[in-house]
Amino acid sequence: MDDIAQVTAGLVRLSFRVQEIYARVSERHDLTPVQAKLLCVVADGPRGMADLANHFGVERAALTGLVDRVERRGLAERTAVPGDRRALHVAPTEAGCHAARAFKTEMGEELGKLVAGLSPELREHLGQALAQLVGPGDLGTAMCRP
Amino acid sequence: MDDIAQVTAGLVRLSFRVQEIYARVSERHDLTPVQAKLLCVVADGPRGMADLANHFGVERAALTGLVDRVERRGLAERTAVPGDRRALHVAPTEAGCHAARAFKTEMGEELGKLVAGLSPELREHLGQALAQLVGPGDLGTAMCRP
DNA sequence: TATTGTTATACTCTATAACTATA
DNA sequence: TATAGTTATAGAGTATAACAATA
Repeated sequence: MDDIAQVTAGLVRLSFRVQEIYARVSERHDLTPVQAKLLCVVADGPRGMADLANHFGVERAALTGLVDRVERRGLAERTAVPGDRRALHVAPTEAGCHAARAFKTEMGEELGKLVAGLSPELREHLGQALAQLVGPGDLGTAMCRP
Repeated sequence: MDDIAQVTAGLVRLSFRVQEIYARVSERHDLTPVQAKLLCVVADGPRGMADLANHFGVERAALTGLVDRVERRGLAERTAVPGDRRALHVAPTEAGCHAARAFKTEMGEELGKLVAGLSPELREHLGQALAQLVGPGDLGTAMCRP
């Protein structure tokens, strides 16, 4: 097996592993992965429905249901937008902010554990490779990308 | 932002990116991501329902529905197991084998493109880091892990 | 009694199409 | 007319619980 084949296989494995962690941490906070992503986004500032749908790459109708469910669970709420009576903003409640914060913290811890076994040099190299592959950015924003 | 935070953020980004590719390639072959995973597994040899459910980490009842759908689409079929009249094996049809092969090939190509921009040294380092993080293994088996 | 697989039911997530209200 | 959001409907994927047949 050549060099590239080995790397690509590792990428797929790693991706599944990270998604497993994401799902497990979400569940531990009584959230679905999608709800966790949504809360992480709106915790950084209220957003409109169309804006959010675009951000997540889903239809507006799908977002209506998503927001319905987090709202029913008391984690977010729709608020009016001054100056445009059609529009709504989605903002986290106090509980939603808390959940988003806890989720992000725990994701950082779990991923930290994952890379803790790497030598400092290898971790440094990994960081360089990742920066080239997917660009820079902090964990907070990474967590809520599509 | 420290070293580890940067790496963990990159891991999350990368994970989402790979999942996007997985979903896009699946769709291009008229499969859902889960169906693609299932076909990749059974293409390596027929497996029992309970075995598959365990492999994917889902309940047996969920697997019944999954297999119903791929069977309805003519991509796999349930076959009797000689020696145990309770058991069933899931085996790919000719069309299912073809879909699995095409899916794996295209995933390899897409992921190859993703890492093509890295310098040989960095790719080598990335390979080492991935091997330590998630172990070795070829793309075929990586593709159908949980 | 334990295991294999299914059925019934319910929930989340998603898409498409048709709709309302506002700009 | 175009945009923001919703409703209605359908389908995939999942879980739990109860069930059948076989070991």
